Amino acid sequence: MRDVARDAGVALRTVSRVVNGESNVNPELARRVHAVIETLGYRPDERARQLRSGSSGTIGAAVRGLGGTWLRAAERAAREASLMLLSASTEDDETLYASVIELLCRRRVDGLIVEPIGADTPYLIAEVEAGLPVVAVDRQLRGIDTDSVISDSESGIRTAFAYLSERGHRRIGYVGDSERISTGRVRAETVRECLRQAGEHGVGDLVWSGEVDLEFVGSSLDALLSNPEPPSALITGNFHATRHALRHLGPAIENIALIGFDDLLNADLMATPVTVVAQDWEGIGRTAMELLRARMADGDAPRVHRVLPVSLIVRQSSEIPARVR
Amino acid sequence: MRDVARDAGVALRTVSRVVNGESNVNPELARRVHAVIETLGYRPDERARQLRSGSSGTIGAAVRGLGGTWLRAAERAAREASLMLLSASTEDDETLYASVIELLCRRRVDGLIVEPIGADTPYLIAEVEAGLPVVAVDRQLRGIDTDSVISDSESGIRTAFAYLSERGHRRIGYVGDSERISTGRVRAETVRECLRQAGEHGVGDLVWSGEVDLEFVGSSLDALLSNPEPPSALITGNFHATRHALRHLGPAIENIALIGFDDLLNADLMATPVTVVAQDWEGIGRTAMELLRARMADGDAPRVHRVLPVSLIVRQSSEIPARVR
DNA sequence: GGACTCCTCGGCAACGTTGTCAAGAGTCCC
DNA sequence: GGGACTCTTGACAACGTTGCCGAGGAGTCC
Repeated sequence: MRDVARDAGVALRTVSRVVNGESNVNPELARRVHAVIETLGYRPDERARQLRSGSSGTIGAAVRGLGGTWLRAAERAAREASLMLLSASTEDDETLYASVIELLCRRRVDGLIVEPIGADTPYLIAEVEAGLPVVAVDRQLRGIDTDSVISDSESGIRTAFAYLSERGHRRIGYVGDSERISTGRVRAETVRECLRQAGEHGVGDLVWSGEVDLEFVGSSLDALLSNPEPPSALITGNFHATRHALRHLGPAIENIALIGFDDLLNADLMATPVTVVAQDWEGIGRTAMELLRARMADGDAPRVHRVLPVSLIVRQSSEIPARVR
Repeated sequence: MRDVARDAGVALRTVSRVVNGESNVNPELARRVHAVIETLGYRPDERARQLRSGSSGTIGAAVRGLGGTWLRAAERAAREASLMLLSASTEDDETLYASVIELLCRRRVDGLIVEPIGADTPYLIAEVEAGLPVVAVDRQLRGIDTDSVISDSESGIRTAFAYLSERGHRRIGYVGDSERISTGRVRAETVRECLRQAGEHGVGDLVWSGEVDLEFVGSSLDALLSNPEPPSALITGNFHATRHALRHLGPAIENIALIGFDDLLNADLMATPVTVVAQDWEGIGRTAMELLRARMADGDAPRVHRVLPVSLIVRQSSEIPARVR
């Protein structure tokens, strides 16, 4: 910048003005400065600019895994607001989660979108209380009330349950996320409630929640199927559970109706196309940015908890009839 | 920081030393400073630190779409090297591509991983010549020779072709990416070469390359199948082409052997599990970071072009026998 | 012609750090 | 006892920008 100023025969401050396209600059001068910039290949240093002017024009995203479905939409929304999205993945690891958040704060992001994992985060809570705009996505943040965007798990589960009930299924099993996590809790609890409302007995034996991996899903399914009154239908609480269930069941999938929570990639091309409760990931990402910008604009506005509708995509796996016993 | 220094009764420089864990500080003093930091909730400003000390500890990634498969591995590798990965998606849009790269440069990333789209990028070329470490991923950068990591398209295609040939297929069709793109060019060209080597005629009618969307793939397939001597086997040049082919063919997939380039998510659960040439995305991401770090360490080292092996994952779609005509 | 306003431009300081250097205290050895 | 060395600490400047203010010139109005 100094070189540009020297070569163009103007003051630093003028170069700054030209670079930022401020209006009150002699066009002739501006032209000259631009020419020198071109020649010298000068590029403004974003860090210095931020340091001086206060805001960073960056928002941070602590996501569970890069390549998350809503991240793309959030990035697009950020771009439209001339913000840059700095994303870092927490890989569902508590230590990493904490360090990622601290790193983002050190970069003085103007706001944070967090996809919480189970852990408590005293540090983040302190930042929120100090005024950092934060939006939680997909799950609630533990220990503090922040703006949030989540899918309507309860109505999703109810819809799936009703769909199966209407087709004669009474014993409906569930395998899903640990109830340590807010969405896992809601989904499992809703299934229990539906079962109880339907007057079903042995509810505890039908609902399995825990760390969703192949082993857990497998053993849960085995337990379900060896039940004296085994379920004729199954709801899986997230897409991992759906995948694992499909894998574990194999051809036996023909004997049980299945509805998965969250859509699967290429679900339509599958051997048994899976009926799912689809979440509006695009909307979630967009809404997250929207809430964040609102919070950035007004830190004292009342907290907003946005619950986005989900939709049932009927394919084939839900069409297995209830066995008459 | 000033407040911390005041409250702890030390100089700014000492706070800095404590924060950075420099060794030659009186432990008693350090303890005091840490206590004040805790109380005041002080967090160092990364931007100022970078500004002062020169390097940014950040590497930029211009990816075609966020959620890319190699990005995760690259991020992990970056983290292990105490670097932060700042990724921005170009959405395959030339304007966006240019602006993303400029934005990353303005943030003074220490290096750049680029997943090139077709466009020329004079600006990026200038940066590279000025010494910015850059690694191209998945495709070569046009107009300049940079380090790169790509899959071994040629051997992947040859393997697929040989696999089909051995099973009696002679007329083998191909649908894939535009030959404007380096990988698209190599894949299409290799198929042509294989066909010619096999003494096949009408090669031009068997190989279709262009902008891969449902329409292009559909019309290419229609053309292939209405050929007087239609192919009994098909190779698709990327995963979009595979998806679209599956969708377009529907049940007709039973009449043609298929091998796709690049694996599909949930491919194993599909109606006709697809045989694919799988790319080592994890390795690509890791290697990209590795090359970048090497380049960052020594800007004058000779250019490295890493070609990673691919592997054939045989599932079912390739097992359709050649029709005897 | 003087007072006023408007516009353009430049100088200076500051953003929050760390590199550099030097001062002072303590230690060791001759 | 004194010189040389080490160790800890602090003062100052600098990184590359922009906010703020003021100087100077041109234009306008009475």
